[in-house]
This record gives sequence, C-alpha cells and structure tokens, in this order.
Amino acid sequence: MPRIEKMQSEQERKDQIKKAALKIFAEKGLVGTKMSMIAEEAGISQGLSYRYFESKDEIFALLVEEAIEESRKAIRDIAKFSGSPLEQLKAFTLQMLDENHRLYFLLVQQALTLEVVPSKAREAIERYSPQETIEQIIPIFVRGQQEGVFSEGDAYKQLILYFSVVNGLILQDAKVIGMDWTQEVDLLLKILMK
Amino acid sequence: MPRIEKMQSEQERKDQIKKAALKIFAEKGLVGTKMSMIAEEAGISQGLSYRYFESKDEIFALLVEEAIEESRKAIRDIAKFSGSPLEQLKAFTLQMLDENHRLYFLLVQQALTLEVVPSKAREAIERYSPQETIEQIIPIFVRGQQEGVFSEGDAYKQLILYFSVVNGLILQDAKVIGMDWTQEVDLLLKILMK
DNA sequence: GTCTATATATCGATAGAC
DNA sequence: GTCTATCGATATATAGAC
Repeated sequence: MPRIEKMQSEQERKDQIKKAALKIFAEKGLVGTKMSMIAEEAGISQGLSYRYFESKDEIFALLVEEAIEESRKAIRDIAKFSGSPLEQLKAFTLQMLDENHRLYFLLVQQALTLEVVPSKAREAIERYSPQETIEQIIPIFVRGQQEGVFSEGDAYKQLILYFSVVNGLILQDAKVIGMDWTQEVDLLLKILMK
Repeated sequence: MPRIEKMQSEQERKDQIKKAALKIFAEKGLVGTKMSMIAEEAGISQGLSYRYFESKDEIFALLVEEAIEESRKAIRDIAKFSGSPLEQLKAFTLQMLDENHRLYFLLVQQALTLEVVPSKAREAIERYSPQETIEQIIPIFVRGQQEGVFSEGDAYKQLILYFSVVNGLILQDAKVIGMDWTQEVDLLLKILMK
C-alpha cells in the first residue's frame, strides 16, 4: 500500500524549500544567497536541502523555469481578459506588480542581469526573450492605436519602453520607500497614450 | 627631484582599477564581484589590487561615495541650467541616462538594494536618501505645475514615481536589447505631464 | 528524515620571488 | 612594481549519528 501521506510530505518539503529560496534569490541574487540563508528561511538545517535538491544551482534553475512559465501564463491570461485594449494592458500591468508575481519577475531579472547563471537556467533564459513578451502584446496595442487611445508610431519600441519601466518599478518596489505602485498604474500608462 | 611621472602612474593605476571595479560592481553587485574579475578587467594580476587598495570593501565604499557625489552634482547642475521646468527635467533625465553616469547610478542601486554593504558604504548611503534628490527637484516641478505644464497633485509622489521609472530604465539598459533610451525621454516625461 | 560534523572548493588577502 | 604561490576564512556539498 503506497504511503500517500509521506509522498505529500516530501513534495511539501520541496515546495517549502523552493518558496524560501525564491524569496532570498530574488532579493540577493545567486551568489548573494547562501544555502544557510535558504535553510534558515525554511526553518530547517543547512544540510537538509541537499536531500531534496542536488545543488544550489539546481534550485535556482528550477525557479527560473517556473518564473518564465508564470510570465507566459500571465500573457495568455491577458488575451482572455475581456475589455478595451487600455483595460487589458492595465490588468496585465497590475498582475505584474502583484505580490505573487513580483518575486518571480525579480528572479528572472537577476538571471538576466546580475551574474553567471547555471547552464540550465541560462538555456531557459535564452529561450525567453523580451521580444517574446512584447510580440504577443503588440496586437492589443495596435488595436488601441486604431481606436485612437494609444500613441501612433512604432508599437514595439513603445512597448519595450513601457515594460522596461514596469520591470524597473518592480525592482525598486522591494526596497524604496513603501509606496503602493498599483495606485499609480494610470500614470504609467500615460507613456503609451495620446 | 620628485618623480612626477611615477606619481602620475600610481594615480593612473588606481583610476584604472577603480574604473574596472565600477563596471563589474555595477553589473554584478558586491558579492557577485570577485577580485579576479576586477583584475582581469583591469588587465593586471589578482594580487596587485591590494598594493593600491586595502580591500574589496574599500574599493566598493570609495566608488559609492564618488557615485553619490556625482549624483549631487547632477542635481546642482540642473538648477544652473536655464530653461523651462520641462527642459530642466529633461536635461537632468538625459544626464542620468548618459553613459558616464549610468554605472554610478547602477552602483548606488546595488548598494541600496542588493546586499550587505561595508559599513563605510552603508553610512554614505544612509545619508543619501532618495528624498534628498526629490526634494531638490520639487521646486522646479511645482513651477511647472503653476505654468500648467505638469499634472496637479502631490509633487513628491509623482517625482518618486518618475525617478523610479528612470532608475528602472537604467537598470534594464545594460542588458535589454540595444536601444537608445535618450530618444525616448519625451515619452517618459508624459508621466508627469497633463 | 533530520541534524551535526566534516571534507572540499572558492575567494579574499598576504608573502615572497623577481 | 608586478607576478606567483599560499594562508585563512567561508560556503557548498557529503557523511555519519540518531
């Protein structure tokens, strides 16, 4: 008879470690994160993580892949969301700024920018280009342009700028003085509007 | 007779190491930067840096202080710059995005956000609050409001958002697809405008 | 399964040869 | 003045006790 309870526990343990690791990685980056920090955050001993994961790099790569998948999912969701182009972009922006998504975005940012990443994570990151995100949003933006809501001109260029701005805000949010950016999304969207 | 040539060489060596260190620190952060990376970037051996600087932390703290001084100088310059409030803010923004200033801004960002910084750098950073930057720009912004160029409402809040956005762009710039943000400053300024 | 103790690798910093 | 070799500290990863 299979001991389902035990299997659940193992998965829960893994999730517990991953959750702790995500928080620290997103804040401190790969090299800035020590396994002892992850262990402390998870409330376990330093050595125990290695019963559930092979290495620090493996955990990092795993989280990066999850983060990218989450990002893709967020883009798919925006298409389903019924509303004007402006409302769709606003909803997507709010989702990016959402507490649950922030850590993932920060992690990808770390992987994109800050360090020599493990080869597994490197591969995932290379497949995941900013262009990929933008290109899926272009149709929505163009529709907004046709309706006279968004500025004319190069859609790709404007969206790259916009999402750089949002990404930048997420990066800042963690540290800079407590401010609820979600209230300010309308200001950000002015970048794109006529 | 003093050997001026030798003294120049020593200072030049120091500057060479500092320049290399700034580039790596700005990209990788304090813990992500290895002394071997700095040495390689400067084209010297790993041990030689220690003839010119006491420690990695000392170089980092030194650069942070220089960066903050540069930032303060940029703010002083904007006041001297004659022009409309909009032109002044545009000039300041362009200066922030300028290649020569970017690395310094990135470094301060690293010190503000990513890690446990050496106590010397910590002190400099604590004296240098984002508020300090904002508060000096508020008068310019308010003048623009009175002239009907900028949006009404809380000047502090709007400027915090604006500079978070610019900081975010600088952070992205290093890695995201080659794009000359300076051409897009007018789009950014729309955040502040009516 | 979890912890403590330890082997191994890496990096900051120093010493010594040239 | 610069490099190479090495020490000491710290961190990753493993081994062994419970």
